[in-house]
Amino acid sequence: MPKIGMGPVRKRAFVKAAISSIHAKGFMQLTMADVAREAGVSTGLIHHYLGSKDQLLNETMRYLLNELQQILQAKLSGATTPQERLDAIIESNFTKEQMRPEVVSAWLAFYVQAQRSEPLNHLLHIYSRRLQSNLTSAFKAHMSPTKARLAAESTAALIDGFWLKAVLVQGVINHKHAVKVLKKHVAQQIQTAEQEKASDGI
Amino acid sequence: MPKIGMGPVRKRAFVKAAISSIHAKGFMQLTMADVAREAGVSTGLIHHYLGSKDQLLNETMRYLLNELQQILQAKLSGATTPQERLDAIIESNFTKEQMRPEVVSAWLAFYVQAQRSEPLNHLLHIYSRRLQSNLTSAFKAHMSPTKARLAAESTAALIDGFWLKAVLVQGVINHKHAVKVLKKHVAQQIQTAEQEKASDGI
Amino acid sequence: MPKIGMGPVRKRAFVKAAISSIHAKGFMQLTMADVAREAGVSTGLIHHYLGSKDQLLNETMRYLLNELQQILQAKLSGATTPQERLDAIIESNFTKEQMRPEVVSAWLAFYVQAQRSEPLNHLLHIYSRRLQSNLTSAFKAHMSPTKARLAAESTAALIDGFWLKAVLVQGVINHKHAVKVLKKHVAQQIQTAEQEKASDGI
Amino acid sequence: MPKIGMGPVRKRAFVKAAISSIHAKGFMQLTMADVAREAGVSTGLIHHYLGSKDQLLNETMRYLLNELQQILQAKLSGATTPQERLDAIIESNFTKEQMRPEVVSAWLAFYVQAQRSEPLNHLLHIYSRRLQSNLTSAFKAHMSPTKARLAAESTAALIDGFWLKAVLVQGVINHKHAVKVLKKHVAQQIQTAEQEKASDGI
DNA sequence: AATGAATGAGTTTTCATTCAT
DNA sequence: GATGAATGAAAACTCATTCAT
Repeated sequence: MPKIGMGPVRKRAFVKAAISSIHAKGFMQLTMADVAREAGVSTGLIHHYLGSKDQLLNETMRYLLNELQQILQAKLSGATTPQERLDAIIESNFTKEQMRPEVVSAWLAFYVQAQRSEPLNHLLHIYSRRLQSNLTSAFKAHMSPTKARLAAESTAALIDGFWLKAVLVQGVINHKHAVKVLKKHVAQQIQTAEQEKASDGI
Repeated sequence: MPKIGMGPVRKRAFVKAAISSIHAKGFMQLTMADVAREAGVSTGLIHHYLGSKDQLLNETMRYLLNELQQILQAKLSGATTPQERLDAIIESNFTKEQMRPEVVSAWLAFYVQAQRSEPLNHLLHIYSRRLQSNLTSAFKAHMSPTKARLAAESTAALIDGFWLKAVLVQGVINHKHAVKVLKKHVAQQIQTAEQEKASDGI
Repeated sequence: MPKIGMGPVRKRAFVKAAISSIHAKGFMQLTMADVAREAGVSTGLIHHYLGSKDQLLNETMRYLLNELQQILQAKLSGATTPQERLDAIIESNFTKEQMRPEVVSAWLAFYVQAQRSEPLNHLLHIYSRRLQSNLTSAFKAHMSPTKARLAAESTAALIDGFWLKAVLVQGVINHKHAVKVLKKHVAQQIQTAEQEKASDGI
Repeated sequence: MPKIGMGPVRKRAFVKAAISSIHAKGFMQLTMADVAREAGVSTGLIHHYLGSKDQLLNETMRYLLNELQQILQAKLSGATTPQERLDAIIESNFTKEQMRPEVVSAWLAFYVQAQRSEPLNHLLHIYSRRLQSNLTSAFKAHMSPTKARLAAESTAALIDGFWLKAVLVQGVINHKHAVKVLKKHVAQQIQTAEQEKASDGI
């Protein structure tokens, strides 16, 4: 009997090899041979399991989104107050894993690729909307729905902005600093909202 | 070998064709033949003027950065107060020209490519540092240098974040809204700083 | 290495799967994986029994020729007069089995392949000579050896020609019609020969 | 200025190289590299002009059918009586060019391939119907439409049958002999029909 | 200057065959 | 005997780049 259920194990390995290779060689320069070498298998095997380069890339993005989602869920499950939920969301976007240069490179590559692939684009939209809705619902504990939406929007943009800077400076960025600034931004949003509420109340 | 004579006009045309083609076909899928077709010339001619695909891509990024720089200079030249300077910086990042889907696609492509190309990376760094320094110096009129640096940092990140969202939703974004939120963020930074100053002063 | 034991049953199944697959996917596009899938076994097993793709194809042709031969023998065994022998030969080439689209496709494929394979080519020659000799000996009852050879030749060509038309129109052909026309041709050959014999005799 | 209108010239050359290569290596074993080598160009060039292997094969068949058609037209243009027309049709199928082993191999290959390609299949049908209709109309000068149709059918089948034998024995066949037998068949059809007409008339 | 024909290296993909289990 | 995972050689196809005209 041959080894059973190799499919998922292999796929996972190839996706990880793809992420490493994207970072090592660049997305545009990436070849199936690179991924195969990184995974320590023949080129044929990747096609055997994934079918094509496009498929491999799709799986890789799916993996990245999924991983981020799981980190978020793990952090959220331990949060009870809205404030803790906001912190959890911020932190999950700047974990050590998410800030690994390889992962950052891969994410950026997929932003590019998603523009040309309906399924990838769809996934990114879902993720984006989910982030926005998570943030908004947490902010609502401290301000009106309208303001909460705006606060969520700027917070999401800040997350993306810091992350994009991480791409630019390639790994030199300080996760701790990014998280600190973001938490301060959140606090400021809440504080400002409550000041306005107070002055309205007068 | 190329690059002399009445080249500039041609070069400019090829760069614009490259930007269009990047948007139309995607950066990874871009071929010299695409650019040539878009520009209405033969493939040989682009090589004649630009030398290689890499050179074309370099010129294209240089063009994008230059254009952004010129918009900024134009806006800054009319600004006198620090507040006006901050507004000018924000507005220059969200002009109609900068938000064109083609331009947005091209910028993103270059973020990716810059990771593998020392010259491109260098250009991006210069731009990034210049933005940071422009913002910081304007904020310094309202707060301590340390706080100004932080305010500049978050403002720059917000700019990038909103811009990245524009990539995701491809042109559907509302420049006016982005500008409004950003200006509000700036105002908030200043206001918070002055409140703290006031309370410190007591 | 393969080929011993209870293999024959398996071999037969693989050959039939090959015939089906040739028709379904085309000879050029045929892969071992196709045949394995059609036979409901693993790719390895076919190699185990047949050794190689070439071997499988050889066996398949051998099977086709053998089947045709058996049909002919069965029909001939019931024939006593030369006329009946001629009818038997004709009919055996247009049985329902022989006219099945799968079988027709496979035969044509082997005509092509035989050109490049000495053993296959040899088999086809043997079949061809046997057909010619069967026809000639039957015709000899009605005409001179020389004329019998010519009559046999044109009859054999007609058989092949009708069969080739069956390839072209893929199964839409009317076996009954082909048989009728062929029998009429045979009758015409005999009649013409006897007329000439009669007028010679005068 | 570059050489103009190379397209058609090249295409033609590649088609001829394909025919040679099919004969030399076999249809199934044929690679683009073979054709390129035979044509004395790089593999890329064939793709440049033909797009794909399938396209090359399509063009090749189109070429074969076209060539046969032109031979037929040339022969028919010199024929005035029905008898001459019948001779012309027969001869055009057994010219030296048509009986070249390369051409015969290619024709057979296309019979196979046509089964899987709608456009090729369509072309073969057209050719087949045209042959049938040419024969029928010539026979009509000597017999009833119904009988003419049957005579045409058997004549067409004989043509194909002799041609198929040429495949089998690879070039050893005697065109002259085939033509003689076919002409005799035609004469016999006419003669038989007129005998029957005569005996009906009594 | 300008063309586009031609090249050839490089990439994806396919598939017969082998082999550990 | 049987599987299907794995290989690797070979094939199709792509494309930046060169070059004769």
